Amino acid sequence: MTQTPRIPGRVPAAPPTLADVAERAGVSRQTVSNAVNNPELLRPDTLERVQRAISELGYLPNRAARNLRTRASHLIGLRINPVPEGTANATMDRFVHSLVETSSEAGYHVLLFPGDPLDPLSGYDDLLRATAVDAFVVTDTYLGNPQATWLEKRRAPFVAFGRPWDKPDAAHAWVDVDGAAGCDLATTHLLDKGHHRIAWIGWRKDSWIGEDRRSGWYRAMKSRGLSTTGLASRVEDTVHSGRSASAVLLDEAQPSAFVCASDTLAMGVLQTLAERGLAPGRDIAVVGFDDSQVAQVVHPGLTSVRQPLEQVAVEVVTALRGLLGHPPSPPRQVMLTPTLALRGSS
Amino acid sequence: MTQTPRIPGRVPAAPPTLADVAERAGVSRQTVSNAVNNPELLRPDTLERVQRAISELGYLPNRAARNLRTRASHLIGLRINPVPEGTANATMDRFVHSLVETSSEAGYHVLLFPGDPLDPLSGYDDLLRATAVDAFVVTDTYLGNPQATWLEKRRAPFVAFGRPWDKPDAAHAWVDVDGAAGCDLATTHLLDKGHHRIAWIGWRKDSWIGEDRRSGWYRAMKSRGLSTTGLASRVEDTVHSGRSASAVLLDEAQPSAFVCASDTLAMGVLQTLAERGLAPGRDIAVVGFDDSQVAQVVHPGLTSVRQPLEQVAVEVVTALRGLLGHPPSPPRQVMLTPTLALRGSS
DNA sequence: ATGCTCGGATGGATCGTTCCAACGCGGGTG
DNA sequence: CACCCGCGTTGGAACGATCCATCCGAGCAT
Repeated sequence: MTQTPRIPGRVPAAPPTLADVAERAGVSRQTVSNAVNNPELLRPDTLERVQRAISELGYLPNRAARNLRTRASHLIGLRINPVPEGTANATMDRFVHSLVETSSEAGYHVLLFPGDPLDPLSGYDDLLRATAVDAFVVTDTYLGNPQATWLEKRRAPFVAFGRPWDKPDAAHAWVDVDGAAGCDLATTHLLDKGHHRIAWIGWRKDSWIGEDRRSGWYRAMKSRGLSTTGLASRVEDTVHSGRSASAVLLDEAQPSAFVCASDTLAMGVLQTLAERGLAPGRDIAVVGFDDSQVAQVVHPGLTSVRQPLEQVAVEVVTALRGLLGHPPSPPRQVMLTPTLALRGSS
Repeated sequence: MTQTPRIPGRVPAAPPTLADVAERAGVSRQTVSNAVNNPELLRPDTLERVQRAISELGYLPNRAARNLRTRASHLIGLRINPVPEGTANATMDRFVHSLVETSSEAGYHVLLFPGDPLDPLSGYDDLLRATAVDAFVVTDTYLGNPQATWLEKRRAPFVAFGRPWDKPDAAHAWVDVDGAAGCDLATTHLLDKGHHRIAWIGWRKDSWIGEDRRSGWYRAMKSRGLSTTGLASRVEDTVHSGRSASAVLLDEAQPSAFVCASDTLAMGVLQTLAERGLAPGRDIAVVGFDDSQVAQVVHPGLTSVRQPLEQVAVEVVTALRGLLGHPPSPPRQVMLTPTLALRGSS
């Protein structure tokens, strides 16, 4: 009498349960469960019989029941924040794609939830208390990250994409891309092309990421013994800012190349060049950051530092598996190096 | 003895259950459940007592248990497909943001799963059989949609973003944006600006969406009694195609404006103009489609047809609530009208 | 023949919630 | 006064899976 009577033609047809499979295979429920989760415990002939019943019925374990019993949802929570209009950056969207792909290979699905931009913690708490997700991937660590501290205190498993800028020795798991190395790479590329006066256009000083990227430009210049005086500018991340900053720099410092903290700023530089009849790549070289779609389609192509987001996703998922494993492994901290997507602008 | 002994200091702390709340409030479990789901059934004083206990303990119903009992997950499955590099389109990513936002207001979360581009059905079946999601949002209907037919046969609730091109009278729920109206809008805008020879660059004839958008351009031209002969071109959706198509059209048909089926193609047009020293907006007008980030940051700004994705998300969620309601309401079919984001190129 | 071991299979309990039938109780009716 | 009604509340069962202790039987040593 474990089998509920099914009204014929009931819609949608209720999926088969463990008990259905067990009855068909002539074994107990537990044996079916073992066939699914610990096949090595069964005798080969029993296993085969059960597996045939499973595939004949098209059985798949009910997620809710399994989640309830095992206290795991196999879901990873990811908070997505509104994208500002007018910037070129779609890093997060690209990352989401990679993360979905990678985590699905590890048996996890990605659950998206919206966040109130004013409250960095909103959303996390509810999902945690409802045990709706096993872990989080935290992405917005650029302004300090109360989330990380808070999640650590709640002992909730999470991996951050982005290092803990405000406390570099924090013990939680994180994966990040070395922005300084990226800008070093970009600058060195330009130096190798024969440029000596390479300008920097970056973000305001209170941006950790911005300062990190800037340091890469700085150290590449210094490693060749070149002066950086008057060659740097720090502005808002808008096309307009990039445009006016580059105009000023061209007038006052005569650079032959620009390295920018973002493709958005680089687009501003391209506008200034167009205005002055200068050809990007031939007269003046420009390098952006993030390898956005804009960099790919603009003429003549914008050379740009590309974050290895597929790798980031892989590392994030590896870290998650570690945290959720039995026993959990210690938090991993991984730093990846970006590459340079070469195009016509350099 | 319903209360499991909790090892003190156990990590992470197990969240409180219904039974915990019931004990604290001095009522039965069912009463707490009612307080959460049907507050109107309780006497006001009981309700208040229970609610206080709930907030003191920070109780939230366990998702897995609730899902198991109610046979609903409050999750919406969305399959995401790989984005081709080198195109400007991020419509889907923008839509995902809106969908997450809107569905969360309706009490739903979005579950992302990857799809094998070669198999339009992969992924759906597993989630369905595991009762992991309540419904799907299907987005890739541009090449016919076996998913829709298949899901209908499985009697799985779903809403399509994109009309059923291959069978226009299909009965399932869908929401779409009127691409023809968008291109009509764009073309009429150019006509009102005094243009008479307006060229079309679109996709190959086997794209339903492409033909739909083209028809908008065509009907706007015809409504003013203008000839379209020699003014249309159908190519691949790449910058390069847009560039060469526009070059040919300029040489052979002398248009004063271009309407394109995508921002990617429009970028190609802008390249041709730049090559020939023609100023977009002043010498030749260009309009794209999708209001991508590229349109927003390129100089001097690309006028583009903008899909009301926030509205699409709202309609999709409304349709879903209808399908999942008790009793379910009939499938809604909604057509929305895009707007025109005016910028310097026109 | 008896006892012991051990791989393989089993039934019952359990996770935390909601559905269901029933129950106590105060008030109105015959 | 017995009866019934309906509101508010209750305990037990159920959802479908996994964990746990137990059991059965074949193989081997005593």
